[in-house]
Amino acid sequence: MDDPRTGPSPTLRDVATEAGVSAATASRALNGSTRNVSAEKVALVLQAATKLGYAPNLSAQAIARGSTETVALIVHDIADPYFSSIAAGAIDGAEAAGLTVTMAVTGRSPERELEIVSTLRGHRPHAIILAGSRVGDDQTALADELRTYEAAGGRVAVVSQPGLPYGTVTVDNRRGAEDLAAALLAQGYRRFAVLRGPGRHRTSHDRAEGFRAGLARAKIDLAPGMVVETDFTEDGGHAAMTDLLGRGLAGVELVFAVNDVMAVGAVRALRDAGLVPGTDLAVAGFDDISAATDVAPALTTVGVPTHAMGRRAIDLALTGTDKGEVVWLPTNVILRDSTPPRDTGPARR
Amino acid sequence: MDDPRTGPSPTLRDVATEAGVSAATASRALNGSTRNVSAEKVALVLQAATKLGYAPNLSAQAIARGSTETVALIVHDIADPYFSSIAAGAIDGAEAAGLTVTMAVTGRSPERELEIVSTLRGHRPHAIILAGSRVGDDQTALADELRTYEAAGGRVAVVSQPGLPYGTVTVDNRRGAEDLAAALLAQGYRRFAVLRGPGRHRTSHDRAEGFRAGLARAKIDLAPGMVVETDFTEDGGHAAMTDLLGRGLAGVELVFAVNDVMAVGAVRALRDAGLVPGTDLAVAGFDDISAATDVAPALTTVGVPTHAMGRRAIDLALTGTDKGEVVWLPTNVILRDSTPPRDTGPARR
DNA sequence: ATGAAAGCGCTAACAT
DNA sequence: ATGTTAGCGCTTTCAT
Repeated sequence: MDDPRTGPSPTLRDVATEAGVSAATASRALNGSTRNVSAEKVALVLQAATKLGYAPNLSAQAIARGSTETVALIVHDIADPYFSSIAAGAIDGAEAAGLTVTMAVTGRSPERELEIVSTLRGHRPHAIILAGSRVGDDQTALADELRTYEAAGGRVAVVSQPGLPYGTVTVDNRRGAEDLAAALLAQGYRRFAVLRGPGRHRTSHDRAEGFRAGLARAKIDLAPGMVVETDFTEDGGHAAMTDLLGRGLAGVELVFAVNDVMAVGAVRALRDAGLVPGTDLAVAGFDDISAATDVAPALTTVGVPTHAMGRRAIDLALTGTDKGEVVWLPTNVILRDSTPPRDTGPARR
Repeated sequence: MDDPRTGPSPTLRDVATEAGVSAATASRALNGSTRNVSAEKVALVLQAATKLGYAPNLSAQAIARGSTETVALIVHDIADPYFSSIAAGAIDGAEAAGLTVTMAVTGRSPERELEIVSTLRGHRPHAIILAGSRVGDDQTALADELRTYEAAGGRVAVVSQPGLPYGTVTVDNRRGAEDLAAALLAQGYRRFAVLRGPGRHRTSHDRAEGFRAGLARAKIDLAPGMVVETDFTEDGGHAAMTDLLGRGLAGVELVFAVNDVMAVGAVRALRDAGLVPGTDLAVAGFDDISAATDVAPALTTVGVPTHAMGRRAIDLALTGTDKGEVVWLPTNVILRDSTPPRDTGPARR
């Protein structure tokens, strides 16, 4: 009937009383400064703490110390594998630094994002990590909010969203697409089409242009009608591919979709049209989501180190010195069965 | 040179001073009790707050009020689509209730889980949500930790982990597999094999046994060698399927893998063996992960409402009265091309 | 080495 | 309607 593990959370004072010492000593025993407290009392305090099931009130610590042990992570959609992988990396990094992660999702709404930054700021986190690529609209309100956070000593890092004046971890989409183009040329492909996303989307733009640039090096260019703008989704890829097929391929051998989900949609469209993906028409994507290896044929794509991006963002925020530092993480071309080597006989010069 | 948005975070006192009122009035103006403060001063305070970029120190609020506005979410692996979807649901639910989510991942380590619960307890969250199915080992330490948390007024809810004495949201794996079996029987299938996970894993067990029970209703049983135990992963599915093929199918028409990733592995194994999945051998899975529709042929499976599970867990924790209440969310059988209807001629009785 | 006391930013009686 | 005052749980001088 005197179970210590009952009632409201035990406080430091409870522990101190239980151990027969002052709160100050208890605090010292539990924290770093074990130095100035006798081994005997340390043992007593520790024992009392476990007996009572004591867990320090982090809010109280935060306010007394003037700093917290948390980092805030903001993503657009945690169910999206791209973001969940970034989140996993960020959480790893945070835990390695002994920090707890608080998280919020924007649902891709800029207003919501702003609101969230404001709320999160109230937690006084060590750092705020913003993950997600903006659609390119006005961000002054967000920038303001972040500025006052930073002015108060907060650290900010951004993942894949160059444009904000903070440490940024990103991937060279342009270069990745260029590399992909080169690899595909080496496989023997010469005639291409591109499925890209809505005009304003920066990532889409960079990838499409990078691909074009890669081809240009081999003096190959994209026929005007062969760049189709569509939704950044699987259905978008399906629709665009269907459209392309309807208009006639005109000799196109390979379709590059600016992301894997669109590519998967394109593959489905091919199959729906009675064609064999890979054989009748090659397909390549970008991102290397896990579905890329699940589809048949497995999808040639460009790997993006999402986990590493999350982790680096934490590092950048925590240790970063250079405000506007941009870390470019390398992508890697992954050739799979959706773009088999093409026999270009000696006839082709 | 006197930019207010500079230096350390402005405090309530700063706002009060700026507005020419007392801290108490500022507090009242900013919070609910707008009633007892003149509209005039409210305006003044609000104005001062925005001018200074004030964001209340949530830690201080928490300690003064004796309660926080956060809920803690613990998942095994946020990069796993199953958990990220649950997390998305939980975050939705939390935000609807005006709560911030703190998150930590266990990496499937029971020790880590324990450690995390202990740390998180320090945040004094409204509720702790535990997501993930235990492998069935000793959980007394965890139970202890949770008990003291609950004794202090914390709420606990568990997702898909029946066995802990807290509100639990789960899915009837047994029933889902039974339904699947019935649906497949209706499609005309009669001879089955099962790919299941390691023995102790409860989910795996329930699904395998449910499937067996479903077949038993039609007086069909699983040949002894036709239940293969393997890893709960894609490679596990691949290996088990390959093994099965090596030993001879003995007329088996359909393979049920207890989760989709294993099923995807099985599909790959079939293709590697030169067989056509769906046509030469039907395959069904469980979970309805997004990859299920990406593979070819699209995978017949049992849908699990992960998002809803996360959301319900929050509701349960926040409003739940009944300690040990268990919410069973319905699964749904989804027939796709990997299990085409089978023509069982009239010859078959 | 240890305790007493002040203070972190805020809220909530308690006055007025 | 508003200001004063006393905490909330903890850390950290400052004494001893």
